[in-house]
Amino acid sequence: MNRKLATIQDVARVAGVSAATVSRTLSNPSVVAEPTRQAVLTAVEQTGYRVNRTAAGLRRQRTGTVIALVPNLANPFFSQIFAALSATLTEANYSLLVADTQTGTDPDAQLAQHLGSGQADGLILFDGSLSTAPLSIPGRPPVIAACEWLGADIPSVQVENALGAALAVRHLAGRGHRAIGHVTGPRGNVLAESRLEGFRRAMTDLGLPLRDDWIFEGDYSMRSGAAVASRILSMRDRPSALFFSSDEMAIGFMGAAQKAGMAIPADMSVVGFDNIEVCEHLSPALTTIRQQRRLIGERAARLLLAMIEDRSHHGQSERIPVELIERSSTAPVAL
Amino acid sequence: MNRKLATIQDVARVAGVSAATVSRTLSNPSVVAEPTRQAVLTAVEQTGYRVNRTAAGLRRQRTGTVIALVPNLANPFFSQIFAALSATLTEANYSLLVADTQTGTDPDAQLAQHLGSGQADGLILFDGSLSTAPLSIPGRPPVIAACEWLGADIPSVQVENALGAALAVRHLAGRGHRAIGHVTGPRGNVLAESRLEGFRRAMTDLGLPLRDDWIFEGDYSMRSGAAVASRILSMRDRPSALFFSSDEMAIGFMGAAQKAGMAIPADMSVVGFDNIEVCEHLSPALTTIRQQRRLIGERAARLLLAMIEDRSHHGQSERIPVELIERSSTAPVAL
DNA sequence: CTGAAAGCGCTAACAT
DNA sequence: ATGTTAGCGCTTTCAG
Repeated sequence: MNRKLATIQDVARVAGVSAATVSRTLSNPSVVAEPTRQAVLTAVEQTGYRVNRTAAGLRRQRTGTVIALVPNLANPFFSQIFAALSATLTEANYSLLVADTQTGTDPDAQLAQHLGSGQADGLILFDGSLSTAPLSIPGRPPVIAACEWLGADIPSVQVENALGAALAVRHLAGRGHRAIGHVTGPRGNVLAESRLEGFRRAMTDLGLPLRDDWIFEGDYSMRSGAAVASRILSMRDRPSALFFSSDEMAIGFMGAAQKAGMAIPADMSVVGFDNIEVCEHLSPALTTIRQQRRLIGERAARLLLAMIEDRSHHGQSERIPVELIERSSTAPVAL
Repeated sequence: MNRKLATIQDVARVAGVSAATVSRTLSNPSVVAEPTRQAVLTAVEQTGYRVNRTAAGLRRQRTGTVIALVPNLANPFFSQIFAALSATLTEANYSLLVADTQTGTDPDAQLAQHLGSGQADGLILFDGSLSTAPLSIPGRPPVIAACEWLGADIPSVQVENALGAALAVRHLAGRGHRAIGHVTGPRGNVLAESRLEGFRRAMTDLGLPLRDDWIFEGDYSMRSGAAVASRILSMRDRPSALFFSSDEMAIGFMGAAQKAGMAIPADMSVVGFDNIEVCEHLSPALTTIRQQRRLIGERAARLLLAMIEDRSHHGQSERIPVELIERSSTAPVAL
């Protein structure tokens, strides 16, 4: 094995052509004569040459890399999204760089850093709480949001969160529930706000009572769902059904509630949000709102790639549909 | 906002110094005079300049990037690992590129591509099934394994899988179980083999019967765990406890078994492996072997960074300890 | 169809 | 302490 990586010059020497011809053979084969092409390909094989992406990137002023900026890499919610992103990007010969806004210093500074360092050809933001500072800057890589986003100023791929909440409410109402509570995500989180808003609106539209003491704040974690269980258990006047802004919270609630002797769905109907894999394997299996995470990843990748291709900061925003998956954690209201 | 990204030349012009001085101010401030330093910093501020990593990388012959190559990005198992990797790498000013060996063409070709394209300063392999082709090539970036690895030829961070299996067996044996079954991961998977081997050895050491018909093959998924449930339910002569090679399979099993009327742990004690977050929120909460995924990520990052720093292909391999977390899915054997 | 030459933006010798 | 210079490896005009 060679000590050093072969350069395009090495290949050129071996093939008896110029570096330019090697480059052309590799990136635009149709313009080189067949015999030359063969000679080059042989030389490439022989030297084990691979294009140095850094050098090519510098010259071309593009990196072949896309950054996904998420609020918390440890959140398994992103696994499937990454898988779809990676698959779609790889297809187009792009690489996926991941970064966590919680890591390091100021999230906004980090964003600026990524935007300005020429490290990527485009950015996908999964963190709705990032600055509203100008993201669409001429000469900088294009940015899209793959989450609820306050300003409608950048292209985005968004899930129908409010609709999902409405589906949950209608499902419960359809089974006779009128006393429906809601467990939100962290205050200020755009996702949480959308779902809460959807919940409120659906309740109002159906003429159901909207009680503030039946709206609990969580933080999407299982632990916070479990915490809601103890609060609920200590209430005299409880709702007969709960809609959670995430499956994790619903799971935490069910675990704690069952441990305390509450029967689900007999004593309490429960609906989650996301349809994470474990939902269908729980006892009882969790009724939830499915959002297609793979689709989010794929669409986000395609949208961004199109923008990169067009050297544009504008693109066609999309909405990802949701649907209710009925399982055994919801039942008709007991009378 | 500027149309173009400011270059080091722009900053130099504004500050009235040379590009070299700007570079020094940013990477080695101690060698520039205070007034100059201030002038440069002001100019940087004013122009919004950020070092172009591609150009710097080309010159320095390092990219400031590390690749994590995993068998399946969609597997949430990697979430926490990525989080720890990212945190540790960010601290050292490195970025994390993720790639999926299942994506695209031949996994081995992909590996070769990443090794040869100068795209990263180092690689972390999470896929034990990759080629045994030479990975340690002078002049190429260093590679480490963060999984069970057949050849002992590259540095690695490995979990004490066999020991974990032994802990599970001893826990069950300690509660009187003699009829203990095991559900493996996919055949050929090094992780699965290690745990199976650990299980076998522990059973033998304790003088417990090792029955082939009590060893089931799964694929780590919840679904495959559920499939084992139906097989078990149809058996006349069942084990009284099952050790699963992953929490997912244990969860799938419990869901399906409970649905079919089997009581856990009364009719069957269950032990998983991993300690994924949901374990503690299940009904019953799952006894499992904890492996510290954050630690895997952190150690792997540190090991690789040290090797990059030293320009070495050798490093101190490490083993990540495991421990048993006792919850409610295991009980003394019924007589 | 192919080669020569310029230069992407930066850093690190080498001078001064 | 600072400036000058020479590339890192590649792609892409521009000539021929």
